[in-house]
Amino acid sequence: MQLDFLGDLQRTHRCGDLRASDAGATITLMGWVNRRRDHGNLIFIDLRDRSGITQIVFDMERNPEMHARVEAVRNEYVLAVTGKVELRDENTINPKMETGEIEVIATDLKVLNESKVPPFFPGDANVNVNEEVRLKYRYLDLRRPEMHACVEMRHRVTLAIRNYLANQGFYEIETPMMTRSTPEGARDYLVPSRVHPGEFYALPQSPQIFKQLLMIGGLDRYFQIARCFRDEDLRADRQPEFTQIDLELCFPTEETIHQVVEGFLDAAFTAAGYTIKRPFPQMPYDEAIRLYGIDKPDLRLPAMTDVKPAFSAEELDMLAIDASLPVVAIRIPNVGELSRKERDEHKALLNEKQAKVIKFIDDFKRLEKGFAEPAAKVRELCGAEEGDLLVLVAAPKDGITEATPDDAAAKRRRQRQAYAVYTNAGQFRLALAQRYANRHKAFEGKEFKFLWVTNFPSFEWDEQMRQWTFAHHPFTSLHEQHMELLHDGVSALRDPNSALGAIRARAYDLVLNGTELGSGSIRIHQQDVQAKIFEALGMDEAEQKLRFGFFLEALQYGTPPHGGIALGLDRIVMILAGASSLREVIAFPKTAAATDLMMEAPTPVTDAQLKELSIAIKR
RNA sequence: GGGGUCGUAGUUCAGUUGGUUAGAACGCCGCCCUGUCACGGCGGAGGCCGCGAGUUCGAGUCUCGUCGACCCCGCCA
Repeated sequence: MQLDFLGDLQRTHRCGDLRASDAGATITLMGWVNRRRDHGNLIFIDLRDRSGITQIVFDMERNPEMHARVEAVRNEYVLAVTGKVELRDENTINPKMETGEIEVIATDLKVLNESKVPPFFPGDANVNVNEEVRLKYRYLDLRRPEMHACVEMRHRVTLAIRNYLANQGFYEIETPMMTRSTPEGARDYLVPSRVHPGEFYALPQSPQIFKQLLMIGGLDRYFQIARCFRDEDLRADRQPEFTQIDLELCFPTEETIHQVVEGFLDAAFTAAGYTIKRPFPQMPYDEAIRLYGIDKPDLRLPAMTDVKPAFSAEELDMLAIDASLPVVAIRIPNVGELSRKERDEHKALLNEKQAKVIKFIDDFKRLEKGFAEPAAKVRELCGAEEGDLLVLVAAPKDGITEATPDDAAAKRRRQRQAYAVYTNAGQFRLALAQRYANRHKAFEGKEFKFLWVTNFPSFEWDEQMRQWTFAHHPFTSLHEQHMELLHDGVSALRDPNSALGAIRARAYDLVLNGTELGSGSIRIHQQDVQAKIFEALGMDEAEQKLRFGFFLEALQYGTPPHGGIALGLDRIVMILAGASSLREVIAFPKTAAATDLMMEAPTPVTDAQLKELSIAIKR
């Protein structure tokens, strides 16, 4: 169709602006045709922009020329409409629309652009379209008010954080996107260098080393809304590129950093329309494992309880439970009676590995028949109420766990076994919680349970490598009283029961409703300590120099004590939006296979490009 | 790397133990309609059943492979 030019025409209002008080005004709106209702000589157009929708009336009697022009207009055409705001008749007021008390009688119409019939209509109240289609036509998906709301909230949250941190004396500083691999442990995205054939930059997994260097540079307080890249397999809450609120400061204690984070989260949640309680509770890692079987406890449901004291040794023997390991009770409120069939399906919630490590008792009624007294004690210990689901989890007695010498190594081995019981029980707890979510309803609504998890282990056992590795990046401080364990432990790098497992770091995670929002630490600022850590990881001097020489050198020029944290912005916004996937809060997200369905990235490149980069593809 | 769910009209889905010409709703196109706002009425067009093999007289349906989307495990401090 013949299109009109915009010319000098300016809009006077947005489509969601007009109210009864504007009646009589002559206004100009611009936007998309959300929906068209053609009654023959009377045509209604709902015009939509970011702010909302206004009904435009084209009346054959009042303005035949306009009416004729609008007949060819279809959904998603782009219009500029000038007209008069009129109060609607009482019986035509639409209480469902913000602008439902008025309508605009068109006096001039410019068709600024037409539209192909889209694969789905952004104006449909419930767009129930396959995500594949939404991602391919992301620009149409983005026209939906729900998407606008997510994008807007993300903007407001980011802005609030920027303002808060700026007011706290933080500088926003950019760090390079093309850098060298930093030791986060994930796979790097690499960028080939044309001028250095065979060499590659890495995209940052985080700005970790740069922000520490900024502290050495005396910038005192740094933050960045930083894009990070990790080439690992994805999940609903993991994208290959994601955004962190990254910050670092000089001379902090853990408390300083917690306060800054709680402060900007308060600002962010307020900007999104929610209030949160401060200060956030704290829990040492070991306690989190014991009570929740996981390092990111979801506090919306009760903790687990160690109920071994409820049983005598004979009773545990009769139940075929290993008495040397914990017996934990999972309690999920308001689940009510379960059928035999429902209980039978609980087994399927465990994978093969878990089924080997733990056994569970989910028929509490039956337990009460055979073991009335202990069962009553269990109820008491858990604080269980009527209708609560109680499931006991323990290690099966396998006959192998006979009396072992009571030395330190044996003790640590038992600790490792207990850890396995706790963590598998914790996973079972989450699986049950998910399964009965519609009964306990604890996951509905906007309840925000924050938690600082502190004192993380410094080292973790790598089953594949059969040795201890650093649990965080290797710049994390240990607690000073654990430095000696480090000396002892280094010699036992390949012993799963080594003292290294007892060392705790000055590291903390922030958890919200069972989701890890981010983690940080007090860093090592002494060169000799840093070198010792590298050594503990099996790096000799030559390798240290090769990988971190520049950093070890920097540490020798008056490095201040410093520390920081990084929080996942996408995850924060996802939780605020009540979304179940990061893709909902990222304008142009990637699929689970790390592709962009709209841009169709990644793609092969031409042989000429490859040649220039000195790269040959193996086919 | 492994496991699961899914793939049929533009969209969302149905499609019986394998059996004639693959259906519905919404959308689209045409005609009619002056108070709709999920407008309404009448009529119409629209299909490589993801792709490729195989079994069979016959495959949307069964088998194998492959591609893609999503979820989970591993992985991601």
